Amino acid sequence: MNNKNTADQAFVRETNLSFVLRQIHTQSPISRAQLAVLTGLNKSTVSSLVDDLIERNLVCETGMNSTGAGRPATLLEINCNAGSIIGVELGVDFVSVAVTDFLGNIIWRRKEDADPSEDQKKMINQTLQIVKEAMTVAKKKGPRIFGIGLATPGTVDLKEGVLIFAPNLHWRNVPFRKLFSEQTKLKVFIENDANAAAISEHLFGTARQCRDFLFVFAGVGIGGGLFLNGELYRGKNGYAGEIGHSPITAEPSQTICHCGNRGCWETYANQYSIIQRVQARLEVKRSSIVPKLMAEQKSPLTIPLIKQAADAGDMEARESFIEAGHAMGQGFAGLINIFNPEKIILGGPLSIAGDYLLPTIKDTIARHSLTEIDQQAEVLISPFGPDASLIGAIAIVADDVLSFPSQLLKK
Amino acid sequence: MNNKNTADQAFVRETNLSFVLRQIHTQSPISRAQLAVLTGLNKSTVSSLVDDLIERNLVCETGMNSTGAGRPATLLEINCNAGSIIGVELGVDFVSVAVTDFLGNIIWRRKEDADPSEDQKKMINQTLQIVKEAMTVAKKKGPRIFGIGLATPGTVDLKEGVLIFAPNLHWRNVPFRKLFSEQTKLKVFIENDANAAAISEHLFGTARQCRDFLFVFAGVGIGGGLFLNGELYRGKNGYAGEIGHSPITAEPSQTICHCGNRGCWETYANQYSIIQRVQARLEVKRSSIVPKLMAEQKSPLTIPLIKQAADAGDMEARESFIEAGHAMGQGFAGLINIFNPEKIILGGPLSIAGDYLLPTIKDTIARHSLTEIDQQAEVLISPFGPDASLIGAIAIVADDVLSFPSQLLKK
DNA sequence: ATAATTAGTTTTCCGCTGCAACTTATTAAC
DNA sequence: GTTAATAAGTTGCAGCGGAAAACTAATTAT
Repeated sequence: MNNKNTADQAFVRETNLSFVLRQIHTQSPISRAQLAVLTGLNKSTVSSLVDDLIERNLVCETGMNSTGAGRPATLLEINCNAGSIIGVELGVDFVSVAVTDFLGNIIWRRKEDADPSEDQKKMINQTLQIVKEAMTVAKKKGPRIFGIGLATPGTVDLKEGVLIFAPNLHWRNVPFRKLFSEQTKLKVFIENDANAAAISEHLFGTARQCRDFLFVFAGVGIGGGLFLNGELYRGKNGYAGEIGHSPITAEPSQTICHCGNRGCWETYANQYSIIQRVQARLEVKRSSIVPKLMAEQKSPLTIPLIKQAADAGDMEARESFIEAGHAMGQGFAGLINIFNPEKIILGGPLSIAGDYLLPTIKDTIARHSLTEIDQQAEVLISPFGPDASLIGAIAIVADDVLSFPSQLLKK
Repeated sequence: MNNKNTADQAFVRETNLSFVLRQIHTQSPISRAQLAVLTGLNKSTVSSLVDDLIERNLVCETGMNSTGAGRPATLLEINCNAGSIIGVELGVDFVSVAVTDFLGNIIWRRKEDADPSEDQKKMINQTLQIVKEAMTVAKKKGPRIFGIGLATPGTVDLKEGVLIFAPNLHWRNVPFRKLFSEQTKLKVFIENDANAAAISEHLFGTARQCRDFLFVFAGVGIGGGLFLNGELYRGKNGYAGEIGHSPITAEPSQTICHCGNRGCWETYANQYSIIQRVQARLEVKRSSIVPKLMAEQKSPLTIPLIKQAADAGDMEARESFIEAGHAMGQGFAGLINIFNPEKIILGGPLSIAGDYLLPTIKDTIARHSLTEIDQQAEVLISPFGPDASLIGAIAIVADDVLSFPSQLLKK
């Protein structure tokens, strides 16, 4: 029953290797001497660790840096060609797969429509097919593939690599690790979509040095990835982060949430609520270019389309976003009171409308935060937008390499 | 800039010493052999660690345990006389000081009325006076005093031992560590009252083996101590846990909270709101024994008095608690959605009415939790009741000893 | 009385980091 | 153009801590 709460020499080595590697990841380019100062480790220890990382092909020397007197420093960087990563995002109506290098730069990607409610086996086979294609691309790039990351809605068993329950997909107990590793012989990781997105921000995005931040995934629902005390918080059963079902008092609560309650923040600020807002406004038929755009593109009313209208100056579209932003701001204010986070990052399908949502969100937060204390949190739009979870799937694999570098063989 | 993210041999030793000590703390009595199995450490390593802990007087052998064949085991326990601890709780109108042994058993205590708004210096001197008295009591018990713990409302700088800001006391930047350690030459720790209470539950109370739980401190306001991933979460500036200002939709929001918003959970479920509920009921003058009790005891309307009435079967008192419990349950349901905790523990002045609040709280949670997922959390009343923060002050000192046992000298 | 079983200790070994002395590579000064 | 100063990085050694295996110790079963 040893849950690795104890330590030994191997643990010391792994801890220091990982820490040095992470420092190079965030601070590169950097010299051994700088690393010694930064980590507090002895120069000789840093040299030994760096040699190790170079032998494992994770780090490379990329030049010299002469600053004034003394021997010039050898600069170190992450070797972005250390290996490639395959990421898979499972959505309610699509599968997305990407191949990236070690730094998360996308080399290849594909997105296909899919219907999980139709036939689970079929969708899994469809996914496996794309993954195999991704593997051939990755192998062309280099011999080493670090693994496959899978981001999915719902709860997961990280250790066993099993999807426990995804209400949106109507799936239960899908042993993804078993299924995928049998077919690919690769290491397979699985994580909840919002959690994965949070890790992507920590590793590749806007929360690189950040110990305490929240990732808010806004789409069909509103879910959260909670990154606290420098690590992901999952709760007792992995259900933590259902932030969308906190009530807000913005508008009289007419809508009943699918959770059965009234007033849930999610019902005022999710994808569908914005579409409804626009529809309601169109019915009173004010001047709006939305119907024109719909006709031109033969498209139903979608968030991207509303965003397009807003970009063209359409006031109905803009005000719909502003209304949703108001609800979102109230939700964020509640989170700030509870978590006092350094940052809140908005991602997912809705984040493409960030420019219209953000000012209202910030404004509402300012009005609803506790006045006595100064606890402002930075509110940001995820640089990965709707791909936050896909990049997150990549990130969980990269994070494994950064956490356990000695699992890789020396050459 | 080494924030101790690296490891060395000394760290290994401290980690293992601490882990073994904590195991003995929670699992005692226990043998070296059992510890080896439990921790995954080698038998010889466990022996060496235990010898170390015995030399530091933290652990003692307390007997044998023969189970079937084989050499009987030597049982180990925490030495409760390892040293004593002084705890101080600062309240809005009182100071409470206690002396305990290493296991948190109270040896001596004193509570005095105090008025922080009147004169800060005076109240600090008053506190110091009681602390000095506590020290003489502690010294009589044994030579070693582990330190002084201070629990206070507001935010604190743990590292510097400074009270940053306590709105309720109207205090700012009080350097308690400096003030107290100069006078006592003891190690001084400071912590927010709700956080301290959470630690007390983890160490001495109902959350001993629990990685994820919330402590809800209900009194004048409603504050939370968030224990997540096995450690306290404080947020970016130490303001995390302001859970009382999440809105609920229970009743039409008439009251404006001191935070400036409407609908805050705290306004429906704090001490004052219950007193108001009873008052409102008395005005419609139903049959209630509350006025009689007030006259008999020459007491204003207080929570203990209302509790007394409820115990005597008074329906107005009971229903007031039930109404508040309903609001509290909605607040708890929101927390469960966000945190998926293993437990929620209710403490503070209001917890004396736990018997009346608990059934309604549980009922409301059941009705408001997400139905799709099974995420029930255990709801408990703190065994320390209104003393939760005082015991918390003790706990932060004990926790320091458990975390860094090698700071203590060998005899 | 002997074997079996379990608890705990002793001895040896390996690997880790820290430390100090060293080499290497540059700039600044005369 | 040589020497001193400075900073980067390496080498060798010491000390420490945990793992493993062989040991001793103390009991029960036969």
